[in-house]
Amino acid sequence: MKLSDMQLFRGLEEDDISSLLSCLNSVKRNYKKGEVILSEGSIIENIGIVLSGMAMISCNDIWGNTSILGSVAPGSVFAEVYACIPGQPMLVTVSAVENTSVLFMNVGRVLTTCTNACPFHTNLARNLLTVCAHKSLQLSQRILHTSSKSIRGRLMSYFSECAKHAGSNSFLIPYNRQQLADYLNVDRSTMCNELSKMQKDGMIEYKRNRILLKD
Amino acid sequence: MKLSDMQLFRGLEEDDISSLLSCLNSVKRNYKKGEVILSEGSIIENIGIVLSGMAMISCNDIWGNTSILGSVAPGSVFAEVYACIPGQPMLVTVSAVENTSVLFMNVGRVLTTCTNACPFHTNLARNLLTVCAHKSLQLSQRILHTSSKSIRGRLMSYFSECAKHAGSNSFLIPYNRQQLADYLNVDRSTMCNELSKMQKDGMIEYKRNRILLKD
DNA sequence: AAAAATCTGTTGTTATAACAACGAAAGGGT
DNA sequence: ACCCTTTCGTTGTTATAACAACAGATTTTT
Repeated sequence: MKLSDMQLFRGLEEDDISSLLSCLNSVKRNYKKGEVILSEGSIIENIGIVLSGMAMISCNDIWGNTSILGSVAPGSVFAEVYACIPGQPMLVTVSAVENTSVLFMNVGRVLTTCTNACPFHTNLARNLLTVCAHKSLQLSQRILHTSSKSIRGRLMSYFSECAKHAGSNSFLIPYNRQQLADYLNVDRSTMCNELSKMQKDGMIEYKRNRILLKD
Repeated sequence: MKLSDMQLFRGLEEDDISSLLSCLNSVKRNYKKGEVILSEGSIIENIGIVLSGMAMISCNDIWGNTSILGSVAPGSVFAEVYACIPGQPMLVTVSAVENTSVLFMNVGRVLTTCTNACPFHTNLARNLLTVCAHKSLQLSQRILHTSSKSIRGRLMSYFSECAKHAGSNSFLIPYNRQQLADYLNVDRSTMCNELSKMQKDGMIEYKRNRILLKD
């Protein structure tokens, strides 16, 4: 994926981006499937950009239950909230769900009064705001999807969103069953059970990650 | 509350703020207790700032169940996410929980390339980013508080956060019972019941909105 | 291709949250 | 002080989600 296609770098030329990257001490790192990228409690200064692979944002309670807040696809940013609030320990853990490469960059000097070493800071700050707003929207959505008291309601809320996003009643979901359950905050086996009931009731059809929403 | 004390206007003098307000077509409006300020589905361009009173961000599902995402105290901002993503319909409703006065301002020109009519735009954009990051953090927190499967777990997660914030084991919560239940996504009566069990078990003591967390 | 590991769907049991209904307490207005 | 409204706590019943355990399917490894 080209950097200039990413939301964070919108309006910037490849050359501009290069100078930005060196200006913001960017470094690239690779993570194996399952590896932790940033862990809960740590204090960070860099934002992360997924270049390839897939990352997941989650948290664990004291009983070992996992909740997934969302996933980070290539081109998307994570940890921007913590990078924008210096000293705030992370509430969540970011980990690689498959082999993933990440670009880190220190956006600190974009936040404080700009000594304008680099003329693209303003542009980047504006993009960062957009990115942050989108992330907020995603969190709101995840809250909406878990606001129903029933598993069926949560699934339908999530699937409706997926269908809308895909522009079709048939779509692929980015989660396996356990992850979907952790995203919707329900028990996996109970959710599987509910899925098959919904199929019996003619609401949906599914096979693995492909879902068809019937009306 | 003075405008210059608000996070959004950090680093700006009263005079600067005045010129900003007129530059961004700000208007003040008053709302009675219970009145809707912004409703789900609407497309907006202005951010709102609560000057006095209290607002609440919530959503309703098709069965009439209410979920509360958070509250907005004086000096805090709302709808900034939607103002930053032009055309995005609101997923939530903002309403006044008591008589509330609100300042609206159009931050649109802060987002697009600045024709720099006003030199404080850059500063405002930076503050808006901080505000947006804090809002994101609040949403994450609300997700953490509802990640436990049990009501007791959710209450303890929320109360721990309150105690930490207050710097004391004794604190006031900004919600009544129904609102707290809607924030934690549980049934009110069941939650009341759980509260009294927790008191019996010696975990907490409470009277109305004052909670004492025992260890 | 076989073996191992992971993921998925199913069942039955148990725990617990939702729901409905009501009386008591607190707050607001006249 | 009184009434009226809202909020709060309690109880009992019912619905449903969690949990545990396992077999079949799928993918990965060797």
